[in-house]
Amino acid sequence: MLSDKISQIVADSPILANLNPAETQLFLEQGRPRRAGKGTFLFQQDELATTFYILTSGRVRLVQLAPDGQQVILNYFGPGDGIGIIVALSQMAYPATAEVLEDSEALSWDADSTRELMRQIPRLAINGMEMIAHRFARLQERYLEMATQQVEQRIALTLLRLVRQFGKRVDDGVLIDMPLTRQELAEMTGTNLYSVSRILSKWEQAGTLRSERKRILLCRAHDLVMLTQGRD
Amino acid sequence: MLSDKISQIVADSPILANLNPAETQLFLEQGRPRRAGKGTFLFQQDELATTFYILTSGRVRLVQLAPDGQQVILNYFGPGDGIGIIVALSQMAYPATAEVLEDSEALSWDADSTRELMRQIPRLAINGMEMIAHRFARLQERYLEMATQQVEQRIALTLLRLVRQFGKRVDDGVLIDMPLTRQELAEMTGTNLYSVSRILSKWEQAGTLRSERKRILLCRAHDLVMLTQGRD
DNA sequence: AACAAACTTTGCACTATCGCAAAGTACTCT
DNA sequence: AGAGTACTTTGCGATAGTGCAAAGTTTGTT
Repeated sequence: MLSDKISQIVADSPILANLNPAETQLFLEQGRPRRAGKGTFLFQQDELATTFYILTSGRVRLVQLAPDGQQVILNYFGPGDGIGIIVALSQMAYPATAEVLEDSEALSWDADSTRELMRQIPRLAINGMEMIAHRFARLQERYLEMATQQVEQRIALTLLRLVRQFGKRVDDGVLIDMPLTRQELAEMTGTNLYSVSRILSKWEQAGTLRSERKRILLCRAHDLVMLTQGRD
Repeated sequence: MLSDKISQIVADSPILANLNPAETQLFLEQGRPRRAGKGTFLFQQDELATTFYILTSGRVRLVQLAPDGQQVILNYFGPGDGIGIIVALSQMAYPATAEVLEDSEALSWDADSTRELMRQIPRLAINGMEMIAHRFARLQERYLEMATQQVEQRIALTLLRLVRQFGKRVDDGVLIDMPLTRQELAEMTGTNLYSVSRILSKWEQAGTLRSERKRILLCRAHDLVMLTQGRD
């Protein structure tokens, strides 16, 4: 039996939107709880995708490794987010690795039983498609960014996205409420830690943000918005 | 009534994999034929996505426009390919424009009736998810490329992909069987026509390929593979 | 045949970005 | 407290990629 709290987190996920209580119950029953310690992996790139997860506590990120050893951070996930949903139903390999950043808990579903659930609850398949479509559109947006924008703009756009996802209002601005190194920011924007450091320093000079070790506070997020929109 | 030829093209699409004949028939009946002349658009970026298409003849490409006017070419489609499938079922805007490159024909389905079809034929929803998952993984792969590879590698990888999709064996190599300008190749790789021209010239010098106006013939595709894998 | 339009090439100067090196700073562990 | 590790900053030289300009080439049109 799942705790009410966990059930609630999962039930709020868009995967269960518009399901009636019986259907929701049926789906939840199939989910198996799993704990994962910091530094472990929910799954690794190129493994056959058989399972997907909904995170109920903790933090996980999705990382893709290039053949030459460089890596790219695709996403950070928090409670309620689905991980691996897109590929777990498609008899393919995971295209990225899910790295556990702090001790976490998740519910997991395997592909076969989910496929069966979708046959019984068509709405579930439709919800799945909608979720995927949204993620697809967002990825395409970022692809466009990567292809057309310069490093400075890409960093600004990435910070603005992080603020939307992890932003926490504080006295003098919005804090990105998660540890985040220059190196990580570089891996999210397709650049290197030196360039990130230089650009953050510049913004700190200008009063746009304040940053300490692993911590970024946006004082004037609007500056970044201007930057991304061309002329100021 | 659809011609046998058109029915066949659509029936071979992965969206109809593993459907029984009655289900296939039901799906095909809902498709409406549409002709689209060269230079027109099946749909435009930011329009509400209500329709998806399966191309039955001709050629279409998907283009994304950045706010600053730059554009990125995401994909080229030929007969049998699905266009807009990903978003048409999700009450969202098309994230890109589908531009008709030569007089084309397609079948179209609207979102509402497709949703209903998926309720009746759960396999259809599952197939849809699988298709989307594959496209998602491929897009993610290209995102990684864009984030980590240099221009030369990106052009090589793009040519290799085009060969897989449109390659035609000829006497002295593999021809990319479609008109393709330096500008277009630049828009597919996130660079500009000058850099593309210089790199193609270099490869022509080296005997890797031969190119004329809008036409590229790979003589030694393996050279490009080596290039993408680091050391030669 | 002549002209226009579309596409391609290349020299050149310039800019953005990279990446090493080295020093500084902040945390962690015993 | 002290040592070690992880993270950050910045100068500097190197390099990749850009984009104008101008000329060349191919194609299509009248």
